Amino acid sequence: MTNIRDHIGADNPEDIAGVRRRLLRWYDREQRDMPWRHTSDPYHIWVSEIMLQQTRVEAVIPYYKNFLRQFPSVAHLARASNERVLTSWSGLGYYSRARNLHRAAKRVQSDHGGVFPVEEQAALDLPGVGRYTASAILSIAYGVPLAVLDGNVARVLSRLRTVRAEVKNTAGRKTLWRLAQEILDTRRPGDFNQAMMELGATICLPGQPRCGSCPLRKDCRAHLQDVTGEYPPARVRAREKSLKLVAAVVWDRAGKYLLERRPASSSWLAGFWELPMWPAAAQTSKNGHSGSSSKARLKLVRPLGTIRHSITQFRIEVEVWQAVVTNNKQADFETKSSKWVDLAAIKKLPATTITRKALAMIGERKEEQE
DNA sequence: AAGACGGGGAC
DNA sequence: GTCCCAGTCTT
Repeated sequence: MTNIRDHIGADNPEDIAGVRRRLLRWYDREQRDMPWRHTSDPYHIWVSEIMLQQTRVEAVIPYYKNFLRQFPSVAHLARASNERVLTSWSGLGYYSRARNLHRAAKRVQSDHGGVFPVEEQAALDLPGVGRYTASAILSIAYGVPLAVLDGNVARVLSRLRTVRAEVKNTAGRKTLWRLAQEILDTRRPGDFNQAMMELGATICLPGQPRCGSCPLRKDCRAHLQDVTGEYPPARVRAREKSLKLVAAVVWDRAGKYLLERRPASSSWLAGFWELPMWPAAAQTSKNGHSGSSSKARLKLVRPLGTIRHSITQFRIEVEVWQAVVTNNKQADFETKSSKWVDLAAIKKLPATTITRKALAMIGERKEEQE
């Protein structure tokens, strides 16, 4: 069925009503199935929105399901241990999200009766909830007419109206937020917001937008002018630094591995467990790996392989070595910041991805030898 | 106004 | 290899 009004304003980028109608109609037809689209529970929406920050939908889904199994309500999360919360987040990245979510859950439990607040300012006061997340949760869970602006929406708007502004830039961000709020369909704010993001994630792609399938192709200035490649404007990216580390794998007769705990004060992966590791060369000993005090007490025996891992601005190459305790006293490593752990127990600890990768590699090599 | 913060999937 | 993702917080 074709609505005649859909064609009034075709080639007229100012037809906001038409944009809303076409976008929502497309979304109703084409939206992807996601677990959080089957719920109206504000807590579930909240968890999903925190996990989705800077993280792709496909990566989030298994974590989301597992997290809600372990912490089915705000009350459960509020009384859970910090370690359990971090463990369930382990591998998803941006761990301050988990810490903030946990803190916020305690506050929602104590100050808001266990229900995510409907007031925008109250939501913004919660740790880990910024303007995007507050607007997303309130619009989706409660129908509050607040627009969202994320990377997807910024790209869609930039092209739709050929906005020569970067979302990283303060002025550009302000322009885009205003535009997002102006275009929002206040009758279905949650669906409209998700539709904008869905369009950015599946059609209005960064590299090769699929304009032929876009419900807004007749509304989009960039497409009509054939300049989608120029929007949004590219930004310069900082060069990645390379970092070489040595990791020591020490196991005892019981099959337990020596792990160390990163200091709580560390800006990086604070409190996470990892293999003893240190910079491969003394002159590179900056960059958050403070240098392991166990280095002097371990002796590297034989190389086991190399792990490559990229995080944010670092490209890390880790030489993994089998090592032994030089003084033969395992007990010296039973401290608050180091301990012997078997593989099953490591699964239940917040461990760094580098450590998981290294142990996985060791496991493969051991199997080969058997 | 910048930087920091994880990790992975797509190209 | 590079890009960048349903961003927030700190400096």
